[in-house]
Amino acid sequence: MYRILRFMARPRSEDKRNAILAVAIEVFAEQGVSAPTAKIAKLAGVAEGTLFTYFSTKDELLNALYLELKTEVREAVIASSLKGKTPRHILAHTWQSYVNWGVGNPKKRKVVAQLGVSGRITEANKVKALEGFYEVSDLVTASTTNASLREFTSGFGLGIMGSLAETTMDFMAQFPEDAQRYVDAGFEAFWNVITG
Amino acid sequence: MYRILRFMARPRSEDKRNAILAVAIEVFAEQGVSAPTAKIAKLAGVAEGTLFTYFSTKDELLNALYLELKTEVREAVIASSLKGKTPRHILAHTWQSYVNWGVGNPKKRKVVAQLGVSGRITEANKVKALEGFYEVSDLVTASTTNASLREFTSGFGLGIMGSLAETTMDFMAQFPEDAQRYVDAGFEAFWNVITG
Amino acid sequence: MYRILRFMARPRSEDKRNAILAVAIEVFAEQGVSAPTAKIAKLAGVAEGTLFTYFSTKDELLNALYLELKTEVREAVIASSLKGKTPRHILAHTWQSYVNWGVGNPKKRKVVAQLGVSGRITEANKVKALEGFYEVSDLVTASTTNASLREFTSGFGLGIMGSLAETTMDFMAQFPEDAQRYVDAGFEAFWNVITG
Amino acid sequence: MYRILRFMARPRSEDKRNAILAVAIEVFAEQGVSAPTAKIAKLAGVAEGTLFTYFSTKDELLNALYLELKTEVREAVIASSLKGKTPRHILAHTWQSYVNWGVGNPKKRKVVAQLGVSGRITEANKVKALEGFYEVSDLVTASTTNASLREFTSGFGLGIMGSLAETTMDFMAQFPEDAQRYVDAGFEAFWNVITG
DNA sequence: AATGAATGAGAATTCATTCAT
DNA sequence: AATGAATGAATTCTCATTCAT
Repeated sequence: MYRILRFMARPRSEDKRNAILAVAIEVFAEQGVSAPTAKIAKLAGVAEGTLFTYFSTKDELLNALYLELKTEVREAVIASSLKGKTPRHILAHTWQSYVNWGVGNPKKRKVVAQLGVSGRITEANKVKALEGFYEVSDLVTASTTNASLREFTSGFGLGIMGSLAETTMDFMAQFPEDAQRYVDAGFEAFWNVITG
Repeated sequence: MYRILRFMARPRSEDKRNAILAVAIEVFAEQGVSAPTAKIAKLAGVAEGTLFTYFSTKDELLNALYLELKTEVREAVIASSLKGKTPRHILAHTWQSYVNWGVGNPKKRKVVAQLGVSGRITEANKVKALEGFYEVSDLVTASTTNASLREFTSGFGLGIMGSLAETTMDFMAQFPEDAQRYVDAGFEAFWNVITG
Repeated sequence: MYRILRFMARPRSEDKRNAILAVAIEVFAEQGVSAPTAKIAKLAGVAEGTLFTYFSTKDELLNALYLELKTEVREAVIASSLKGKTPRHILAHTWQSYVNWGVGNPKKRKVVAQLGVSGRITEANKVKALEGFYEVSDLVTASTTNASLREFTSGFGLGIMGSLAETTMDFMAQFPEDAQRYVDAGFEAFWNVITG
Repeated sequence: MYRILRFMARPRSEDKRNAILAVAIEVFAEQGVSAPTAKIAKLAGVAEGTLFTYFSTKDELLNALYLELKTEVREAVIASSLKGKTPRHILAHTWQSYVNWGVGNPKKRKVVAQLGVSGRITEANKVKALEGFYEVSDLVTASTTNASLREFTSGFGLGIMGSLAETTMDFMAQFPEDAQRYVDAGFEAFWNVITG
């Protein structure tokens, strides 16, 4: 093992990879995904070429960033164990976590949205990102008592939850003083949809 | 009048302007708003430079297209006079018109969405576009019986309507055989939100 | 017709195209075909982008240059009508013209050779270039009395002629004071090959 | 001797050097001499940087490869002792060996040719490479009975031999079924040149 | 000596916009 | 107004070479 280590060049730095991703969020939030890789590299403190040792193309960077952010959302949302609570309780908590993440990370939220419509995220990655939310989806399905909604594919309920949450966040950002009231009203709206 | 025309420079052709806008929709739908103006000009049958006599910059084209499309939506939605009908009836009709327009014009829908997040539409234009939907907004406000929702700015209800409609259209496009059922279920969901 | 001309932008300039090709010869002769297009554009007195309105890719420039030079050789070699002369006389004249062109245009000769082995000239263009020399090929075939050689594809004789001429030119360039003696000795050598 | 080894830095490995050269032939044959050193290193099983401990620059690798290949040709050609044979016999054998090597090692042949016109081989190395063929050159000179040719520098005969052999190999590669007939016809052509 | 990450000067395009015709 | 050639800054990616490990 000594011999193995002896000839190892410096390893790829997780720090640099993270710095690039972090800077990419800032830059894309400001300029859109068409922002130049050179700018990202520079602000991340690495050479232009170095960016490409971590992400071999710009599209790869975009896709990695997308997954990273979707994973972060997932973790923010799924994190806490709520065993024993009612479905409504759990969903309310999920909702709260989600919009909290969104209003607390406006740049990240903006960038995920931009990436999603950029046409540069692979279908495989979009599916992969969705997979992280199966638990939430199941919970929505289980909580849906509305007869009409129950007939549809389970994705519909999750889609509705997502779009209502986005709208909620838009208004929270616009009227920060009423943020918590929007959170609650938004969740009630969603709950009315699936149980009304 | 004859004299006036004689000494006027060749007037700009409304046809060319429209051709450019129409082609822009096709091209942006396929390649995103970063598609080159040269391609649009070519497919519209005008010279590269001519495009810039109708829209002095690309951003101006983008903004004009945004307004054009928002106006088209508005007209599709507001069009028919429904005097004497109940608010629910009118809103249901508005909903139906809106999603019909969306699934019937997928490219236009895609392009409006892209323009909306492109960061190249002026705030003024976004506001202007929203103004076209005051009537709908008022109707939503008037129909909102949900106590919690009534406390918020009227835009919230309209926003919820819009985002639910978008989600509905996404699923209609994905499962065309169930399209009408999604329309109805979507509207019920929305109605539940504002009245539930 | 007046109306047609009225709106024509400035036409592509044959001069610019030629300037680019002429400069390309200089630059490629000095630095090889890997020389940057930017350098060619600059020395040709046009913007970097302009080069690409005349040749849409570097490979297209390379191929156009190859054909241009092969055509020039062909014209130098075929030019004069020698009706009524003996085949040997005509071939001797062709030989003389060819090596004259080569030693008189060392850069062009160098560049054709580089292009030929660059791997960037299409097979179609190589064939096209060869077609210009059918007359010479026929003459070689007609003059070949050597029984063994007569059995082969006619291209062999032309190939031998070409390679002997190249060798001749190399030595002419190296020993300019003996140039004409090399020309004559080279042709005798070739004549011996096909008639010996 | 034990002590010597103990304090010597790890000696360069002849194996690695050879692996690099062998891979370089494959890669240059396929992609030209502009192929990246990184690719060569990878396929040779060494690190990118290691290549530069064996060849301090890419040009040095190119030059070393050129000499290596020229030496290999020389050995293929000079190898067998043919004491007591006639000059024609020996030259015929040399010719045969040369074209055999060429058609048997098409990639090496291609690479030598590319290196020769790359502009990256030093004049000194070109001369050095030629020196290996003095014996052949002398033999050609000795066999040249053609009065006109005898007046020239001895290199001319060797040059002619080389270029005729190249042309012969081109046609052998193109028409493999007639390979041996091309060999013989090619040699007769050459013999006619120097004795005709 | 061996490794491969890091570097940054290119390289070939691309494209919104200008301008001569 | 109409045309499309001309412009050149900007962009993504490459690669020989260096250097920390």
